[in-house]
Amino acid sequence: MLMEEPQVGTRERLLELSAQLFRERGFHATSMRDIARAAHMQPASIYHHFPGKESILHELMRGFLMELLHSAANASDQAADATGRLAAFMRTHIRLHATRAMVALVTDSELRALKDPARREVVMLRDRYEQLLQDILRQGVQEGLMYVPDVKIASYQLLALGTGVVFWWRPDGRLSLEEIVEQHVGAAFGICGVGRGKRG
Amino acid sequence: MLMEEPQVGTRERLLELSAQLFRERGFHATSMRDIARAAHMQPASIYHHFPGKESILHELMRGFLMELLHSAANASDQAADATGRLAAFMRTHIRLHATRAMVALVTDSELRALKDPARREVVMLRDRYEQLLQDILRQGVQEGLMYVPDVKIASYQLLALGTGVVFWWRPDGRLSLEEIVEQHVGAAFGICGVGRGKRG
DNA sequence: CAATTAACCTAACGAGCGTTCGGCAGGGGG
DNA sequence: CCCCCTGCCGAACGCTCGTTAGGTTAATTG
Repeated sequence: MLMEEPQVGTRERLLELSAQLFRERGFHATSMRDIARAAHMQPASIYHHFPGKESILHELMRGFLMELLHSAANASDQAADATGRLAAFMRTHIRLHATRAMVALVTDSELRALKDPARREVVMLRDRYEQLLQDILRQGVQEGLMYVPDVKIASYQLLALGTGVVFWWRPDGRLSLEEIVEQHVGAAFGICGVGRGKRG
Repeated sequence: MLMEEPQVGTRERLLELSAQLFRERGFHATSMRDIARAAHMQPASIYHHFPGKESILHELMRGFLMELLHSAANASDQAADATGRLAAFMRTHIRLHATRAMVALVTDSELRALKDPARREVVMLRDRYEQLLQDILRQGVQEGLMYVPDVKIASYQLLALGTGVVFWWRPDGRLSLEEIVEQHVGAAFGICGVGRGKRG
């Protein structure tokens, strides 16, 4: 026991490299040999850190969703009203989806590849996240600050909006991340009819 | 020559079944044997209709994108102003994405699986489609009917909004397709600031 | 009726897959 | 000093993959 921690754990490096490869080629098109080659080891060595290929995907998804849940809960707790909470939610959602684009895209697009004990857990986490957003919307409607025909559908629209960023955002793009974040907050307000009054 | 057409061509049936399987499991997780089993034939027989697995995906994507382009061009030509064209664009986009959900999801999520002669063609078709939407937005901004900070980003937002429908829509769901379509037209107007005046 | 062709079959190929087995280096603890 | 545990390795397992070769059938054509 009581070893000093390595600078960056092999396990974490494997997770990061896997996310990169899963994003580029997709889960099923990425082989353990691909991951091993990227990490400069033999395929067999990976099994010292993970019980199998699917568990790498599982870990990636669970980690990202927990991070999302944590950030969203924190951010929207500090806001005064529902529009502030919505803005905070969208801001952390998009920031995390942009800065951790590899894992984000994998989490959003490779659910199919997970089999049922792991899959169920990930779906549950995602549902909790959606619930968080729907609570904000319900509060906003009740307070008369937002106008949405249907809370569930509006939440899908907002998540699609924020998640879509991972497909095209590049750190060296034309606009800064914060500009994009604010444009998406604006779009989210537009969808929810913020500042429109009770009748559209 | 001059054979009577079969009721439904084997080729078309293969395309439809492949789309279904690609959607459920993903392209790389679907084998030729899976497709053959679904079509009640032997794997080798598929090669009488397609030169390979990838060409099935290519055909699916090209077909759907051409349908999308055709519908969008037709629909928005019949509208009077930019807001009408935007509404028409979103309506056909969402209707096609809902009624042809299998192919739509595959088209939107399996681009990675295509190699470069085919991939380039599909990307070109998709770019033409995006261009169509961006033209509408530019026109709307010029006419003072819409307010968007950035046309390109707004188009990404609108496409993410409309494409997201395939992930959750079910024909026997709580709301009818037309209700959902109209809620998305509303959301699109919200994003573009329709009916807001030049200053938000 | 002979020739051709479309549509499908059985069988198999080589390659690559996820995974497992047994072993080897090396450093800290008893 | 020896043991054991961690981290890694080389080699191989059984399996499935996309694809191909070659043959059979039934319908169409000249």
